[in-house]
Amino acid sequence: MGWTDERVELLKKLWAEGLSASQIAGRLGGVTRNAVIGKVHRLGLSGRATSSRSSAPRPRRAHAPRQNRAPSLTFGTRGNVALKPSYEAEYEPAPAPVTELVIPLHERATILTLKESMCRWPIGDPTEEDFHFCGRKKEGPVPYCEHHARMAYQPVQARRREKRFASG
DNA sequence: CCCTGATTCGC
DNA sequence: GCGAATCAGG
Repeated sequence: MGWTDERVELLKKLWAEGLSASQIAGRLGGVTRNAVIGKVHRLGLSGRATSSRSSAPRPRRAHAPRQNRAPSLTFGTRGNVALKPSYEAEYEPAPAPVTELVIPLHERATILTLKESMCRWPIGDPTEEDFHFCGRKKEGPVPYCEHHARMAYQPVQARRREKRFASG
């Protein structure tokens, strides 16, 4: 996948908006953050971040691979499966809260930018363009941030109250 | 450890 | 020109 005019324009735009190289790589797809950074430099767009990097003049190292790498990735884009909260026996589903949070544009996580450490609570309609994941930091085995974990794993007791009835 | 951009250099 | 590997820093 090469750098078409469209791709370069999108790169320029996103870079100007302040997105990180990895974020841009995720949006473009088919490229790594290294590729984005390399392109940015070739385009002469660099010089956005800290400039305190000239402290140590690189001793001219950093080599390139032989020809051995080439991961040769094969993407099988099949369905658009949004992760919905799953529940264990001790829990019952929360009333499917659509979303009460607005994630800043530059923090939104797509399927491409989602990391293992990021909250994968789906936000929006998967068929829509602006569909994204929460993306905030999560902890432990729970796939959500603290906030969304509370929504996903609502204690049974808390929900049972409404089902109670007088029968004896 | 997570991330960021910067740089070199085989291809 | 491209970008993985590597480096240097937060």
